[in-house]
Parts: sequence; C-alpha cells; structure tokens
Amino acid sequence: MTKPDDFDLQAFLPYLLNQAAEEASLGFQQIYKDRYGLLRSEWRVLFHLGIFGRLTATEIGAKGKVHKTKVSRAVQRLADRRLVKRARSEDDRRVEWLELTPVGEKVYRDLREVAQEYESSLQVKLSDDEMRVLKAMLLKLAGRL
Amino acid sequence: MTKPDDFDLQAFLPYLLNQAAEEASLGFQQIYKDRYGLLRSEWRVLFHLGIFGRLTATEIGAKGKVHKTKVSRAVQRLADRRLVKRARSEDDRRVEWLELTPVGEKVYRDLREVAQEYESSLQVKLSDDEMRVLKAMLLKLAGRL
DNA sequence: GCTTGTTAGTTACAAAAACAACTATTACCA
DNA sequence: TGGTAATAGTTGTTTTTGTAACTAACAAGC
Repeated sequence: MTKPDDFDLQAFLPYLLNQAAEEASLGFQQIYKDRYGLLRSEWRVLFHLGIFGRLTATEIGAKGKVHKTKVSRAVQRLADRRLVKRARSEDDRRVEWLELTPVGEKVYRDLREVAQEYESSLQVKLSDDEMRVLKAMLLKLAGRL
Repeated sequence: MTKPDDFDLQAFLPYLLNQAAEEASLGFQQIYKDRYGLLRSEWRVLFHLGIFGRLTATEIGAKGKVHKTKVSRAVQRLADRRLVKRARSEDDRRVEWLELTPVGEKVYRDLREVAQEYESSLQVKLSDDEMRVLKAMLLKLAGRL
C-alpha cells in the first residue's frame, strides 16, 4: 500500500539549505566550543562587538536577527567570563552599552583568524567565482539586500 | 578603547548560510507546524517515508543525516498520531519497518503540495538559472555529491 | 554452544532554545 | 501633569535537542 514518490527532497531549498548550513557550521562550531566553551549565540555577540565596537543588546539583536532573550543570556555569560563589559547608559537608563574587554578582544581576534582560515578551507570545494555567486544569492534569500 | 573592525560577518559562509536557511525555512515551518503540529524532524521523517515508501529508522537517519534518537522520537510521535505504522521485521527482530498510514499519506501529499508551492514562491527572489547554480553549490557544500 | 563484538532502537539526563510574563524606565498625549 | 503605551532588558517555564548509557537481538570466532 506504499506508493514511492519522486518528490526530490534534496532539491527542496529549505531542506538543502539546512543541510549545507549544518555541514558548513560544524567545523567552526567545534573550534569556538572546544577552545573557549562558547555557544553559537555567544560567538555571534562576540563578533558583533568585535566588528562594530560598542553596541546595545537591542542593536545586536537587530543586526543578527537574534531574539533579545538569547542576546541577554549570551551577554550575561560573556560578562561573567570578563569577555564583555557592560555599562548603563547615562541618557537612558534602560539601555546598556556593551563592549569587549581586552581579553574579549583577544578571543575575538583569535576566532576571527580561525574564521578566515575556515572560510578558506570551505573554498576548496568551490571556485572563487562560484563562491561569489553563492554568497550573492544567499544574501538575497536571507533578505539582506 | 573599542576598535571597530572590517571583518565581514555577512560574508562569513557559516553565518550567511544559517541566516538564509532560517529565512527560507520559516514560511514552510509555519505551515507544517500550524496545520499538523509537526516538528522539523517529524516532517522530515514523514517526507522520507512518503518518498521512499517503507524504511527502517536507521535508513532514514542515514538518508537525512539525522541522529537516531531524533528519528526514534519523531517516529514515536508520528505513530502516536497514527501517521506512521511500525512493524517488527520477521527476519531481524531488532529492526522495525516504518511506513505511512493512509492518513499519513494524506498529510504527506498535502505538505508535498505546499512544499512545491513554497519552493516556487522562493524562486521569485532568484532566476531559474541562479536557482540551479545555487542548488548545485549547496549540494557540494552539503557533501552530497 | 559460549564469549565477545555489533547493530537497531530506546530511554534518561543535561544543555540549549522558544515563548511568555515580568520589571524598570522612558515617551506620548489629552 | 497623570495615565497609557512603548521600549530595554531580564527571568521563569516549557519544548527540543544533544549526549551517553542502556536493552534486545543478531553475528562471528573459537
């Protein structure tokens, strides 16, 4: 009574994207987890602060499409480990300015290095041109253009 | 003391892929969740059975790169809702053959329809050619070639 | 046949994510 | 003003996931 079917799951974009994303994330995840015990939400916050300097939690959430509770908890853990410094804003006391501590900077720079190497290692599977095109299309899909 | 930096997070492949994958999954997720209360692992199992007919849990895990505990739990919930029928194998009594019930078939066919429509809606953002190239590259990255 | 190793699948527990409700502060406006 | 709504961020609770240990059945070598 079973009717096999020719729907191509591998070609279904949400499925395929997830598989590719998982595969591509795995190696890098291993590094920030093993080396610094960071979670995904934590390295994201770390990178945002490393790149943009001083931000509020809300700004990080907006830039990275991360929910505020995730940012809040990530910041909490990063602050506990003295990777991030928090300071209440004078103007608006609901707001907290976040920035990396010197140690946080070091961790960021190390991971940025790793990220760049990792990126190169992924490029092995694709030509430069392919990579450029791929990213352009992913940006479109991500609604970031 | 904060040093802004020009590392391009949007262009970091694992990050970008995740964003695109999340964005691309969202709409479809909404449907199988709202309409049938399914989880991601559940629709995946459902689709595998819909496409391939009769499979064991291990086979589904291998085809979809899903861990056996996830498959196990997905199957359990699908069986509870009578979408999947389980039958101990005669040859090897560790093995359980899984297939869709008639109701499961209906749900599968409905969601397959939705998936196809959804896929088309994503194509609006990209040309046919772009889509073809994109998928080819994602397959490479996913290590499926 | 016994012992050892493997495989299919489940279960238990810990880690992480999702969602909703909450506090504190500021903005709006009649 | 004073009252209502909006915003920043946190906390609590429930779902899901991840990991490891487990049971049951089979396989292989001696």
